[in-house]
Amino acid sequence: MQLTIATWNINSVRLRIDNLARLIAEASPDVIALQEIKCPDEAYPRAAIAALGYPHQYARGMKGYNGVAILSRLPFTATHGLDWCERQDCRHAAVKLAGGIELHNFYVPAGGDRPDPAANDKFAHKLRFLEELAAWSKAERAPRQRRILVGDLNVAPLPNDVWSHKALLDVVCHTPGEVDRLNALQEAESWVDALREFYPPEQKLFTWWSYRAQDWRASDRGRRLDHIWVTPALRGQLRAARVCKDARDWRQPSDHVPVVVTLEV
DNA sequence: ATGGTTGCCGTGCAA
Repeated sequence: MQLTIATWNINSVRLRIDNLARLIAEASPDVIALQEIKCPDEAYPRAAIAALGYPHQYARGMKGYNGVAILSRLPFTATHGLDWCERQDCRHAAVKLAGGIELHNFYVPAGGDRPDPAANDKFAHKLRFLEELAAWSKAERAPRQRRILVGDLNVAPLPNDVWSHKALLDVVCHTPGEVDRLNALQEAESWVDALREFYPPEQKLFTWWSYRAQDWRASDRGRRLDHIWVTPALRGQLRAARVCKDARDWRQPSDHVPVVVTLEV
């Protein structure tokens, strides 16, 4: 069977429930991983999402910030959420899908403005978060394991994952320190970057455009911050991948757009 | 070099 998975930093699930409906209409994902839902569990719109065809939901939210959720048309058999950097800030949710495929949804800290861990606690937190992810992945590694890691990783690792490699070398999300740590995470479990299996690294590819641009499409100063990775056991099962760029022009858009892959499982 | 916008919450903070 085909399994389509979407990941999206929705930047408030309550505000953008209609945009979620539109993603569902246009991409028909079986499973949707959301980041920055920005609501506590008691305010999470469970019934509205069930009505969109996703009765199986696992959400970890908090007031105002962060928060992740996994929505599914198909049942999942287990759920868990881990804490990182000794904080309870709702940046991870995991489920086990049919066939034993594990799906992990992450929201990596953005890291603030200054890329200096000594002067910026938020950047130090981001670096440490990425280090903990690498250690976790290395410990979890197992041969032939079928796992999927998605989310807003808040790092654009390749030169063509940003509008200007040179201009962003000292900008948070593309600094060598962040890229090195993301690469260490990727190597920990030999994760395959599913999007780059379909869009060659020579090609610019972005999933986020700042709200601050006057005309985001014209200036096109984007970054690829949202990722879908699969373990080597699933590489041969990848069938399609795409970035829903048009979502950036939907009414009251998120600054991130959905990323979607289809696997044969 | 600077400022630009958005969401949540409450008139600041994080992104």
